[in-house]
Amino acid sequence: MNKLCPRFEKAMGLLSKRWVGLILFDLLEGPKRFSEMEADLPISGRLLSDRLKMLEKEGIVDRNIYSEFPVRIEYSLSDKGKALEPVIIEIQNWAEGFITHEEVEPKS
Amino acid sequence: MNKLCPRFEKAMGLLSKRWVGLILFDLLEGPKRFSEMEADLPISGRLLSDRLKMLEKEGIVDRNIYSEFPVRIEYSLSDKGKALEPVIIEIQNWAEGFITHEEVEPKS
DNA sequence: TACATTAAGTTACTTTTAGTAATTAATAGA
DNA sequence: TCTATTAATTACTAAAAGTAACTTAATGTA
Repeated sequence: MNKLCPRFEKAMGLLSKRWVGLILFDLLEGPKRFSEMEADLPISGRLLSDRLKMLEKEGIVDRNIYSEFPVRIEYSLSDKGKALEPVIIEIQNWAEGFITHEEVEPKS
Repeated sequence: MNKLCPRFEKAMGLLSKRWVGLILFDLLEGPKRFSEMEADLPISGRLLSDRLKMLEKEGIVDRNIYSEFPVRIEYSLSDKGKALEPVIIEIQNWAEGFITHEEVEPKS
């Protein structure tokens, strides 16, 4: 086999971490606050905090503090993060074309 | 926020399962046997077995048995699986453009 | 000064998933 | 029947995720 490309492997390691895809999708709409994201996504504060910290360390997410009352902290995508939009779009395309209704609502 | 699309969420749930991306990448080269994939990828037999079973159930991977000696079992991508190629390609593009050498080889 | 309010986390704990190594199943040929 | 060759599975340990309660920091109000 062609040896696995280390950059690809690294990218996959990031993107296949649980919730990362949904966090990116949410932030592609624009900057968001912690509590907004917590409300948007089915993820707990604990893991959201972990993931944002990781994504910040990876240079994908920026963290901005506004010293208002109460303090406002906004998360947004860096250029590196915005560059992931085509990935998200292709996942959406695939989901629309190949994920059936039954797969999404197993009841009916 | 716009409510999270259930198909997208489902797709993300699949693709963000650990190793799934690398398995898809490997199978995009063509049909492979279990032991080949085990050698190609840094994944144990136990999890490879789990993932292939899951991907088969999801209709992404086909399993073909050839009754030779010794028995040969080949895994390949279904149409639904092949349709994920653009996703993998976009991840590769991003990785090439945004994952730096230092991120991949933290030593030097 | 003290106390309440608000957003943003963190801690302590339980459950689920991943990782590792040894074992088993199936099949065919000697 | 014994051995060789894949393709798994089992039993076990380690890591990650999930949940709920708690803490921090800043500032406004009595």
